[in-house]
Amino acid sequence: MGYSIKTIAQKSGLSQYTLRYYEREGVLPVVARDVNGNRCFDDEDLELISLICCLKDTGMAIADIKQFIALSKEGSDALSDQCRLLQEHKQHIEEKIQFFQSFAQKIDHKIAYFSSLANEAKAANS
Amino acid sequence: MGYSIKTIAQKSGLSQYTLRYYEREGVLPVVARDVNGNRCFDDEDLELISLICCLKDTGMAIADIKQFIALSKEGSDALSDQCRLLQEHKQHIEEKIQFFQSFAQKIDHKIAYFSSLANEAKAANS
DNA sequence: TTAGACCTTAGAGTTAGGTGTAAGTCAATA
DNA sequence: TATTGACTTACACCTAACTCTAAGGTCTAA
Repeated sequence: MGYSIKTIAQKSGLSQYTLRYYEREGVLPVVARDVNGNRCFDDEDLELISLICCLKDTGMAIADIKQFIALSKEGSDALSDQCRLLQEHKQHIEEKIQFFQSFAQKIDHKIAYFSSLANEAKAANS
Repeated sequence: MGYSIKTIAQKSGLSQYTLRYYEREGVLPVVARDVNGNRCFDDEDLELISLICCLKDTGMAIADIKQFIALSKEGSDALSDQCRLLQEHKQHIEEKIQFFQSFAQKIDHKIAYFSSLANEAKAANS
């Protein structure tokens, strides 16, 4: 009979607050309700939430995710737009990976430099 | 005779507001002043700012950068601590790279899936 | 039949990280 | 000498992304 918000919070790693906030903001499409008005998530929702987390954690702003999700409501006409957005975002991720790799190197150099200073200081003290 | 805040803003890509904010917050060590009380940056400052940007852009929080910078004031005793912090942060960066790579893949799968849906829709329309 | 666990909404509060404004100092220039 | 432009401080304001609170509804087990 679908998942409660508590279950989805556990499965997704998002808090219940965040899930409600996402629905309110249109980051999540409106979630189905049971007879008591309680949210009733299904596996498709869970899959979508996983994609949303993936986009968010790779640096996509909430507002942009919202736009992406809004396209889902327009059906198959919008599929190519959704593809384009994903492709653009993938480009960003790849740039970030490059960037992070070069920064990891830079930090490596710093570590080497700091180590040599630390060793000098040790030698001077002995 | 050193660089003005304007020059450093241009060279670093940070705004003057941000540079002042960083100094205020202790993210930057206190900057030297000229006879008029104006900030007077040198190449060492510029080098440090570049490291700070690198740490920030790879996801280190301002508060943690501040801690790292504070250790600089303790001289050579703190060098090994600074090394350790950098090493830990490099670890984080490498995890992030992994993470981003796996997410890029996931997004690739999504793109393939959305493309196939888009093609189906096109075929159905023709 | 009441206690406890779960859910709901509306709306306020928080945090990080800036960004902008106001009022003033100083030095060079028309 | 008056104005222009760059700088200063103190402090207020802003945005994104949550996070919490209050007040209440519903279900289940003792």
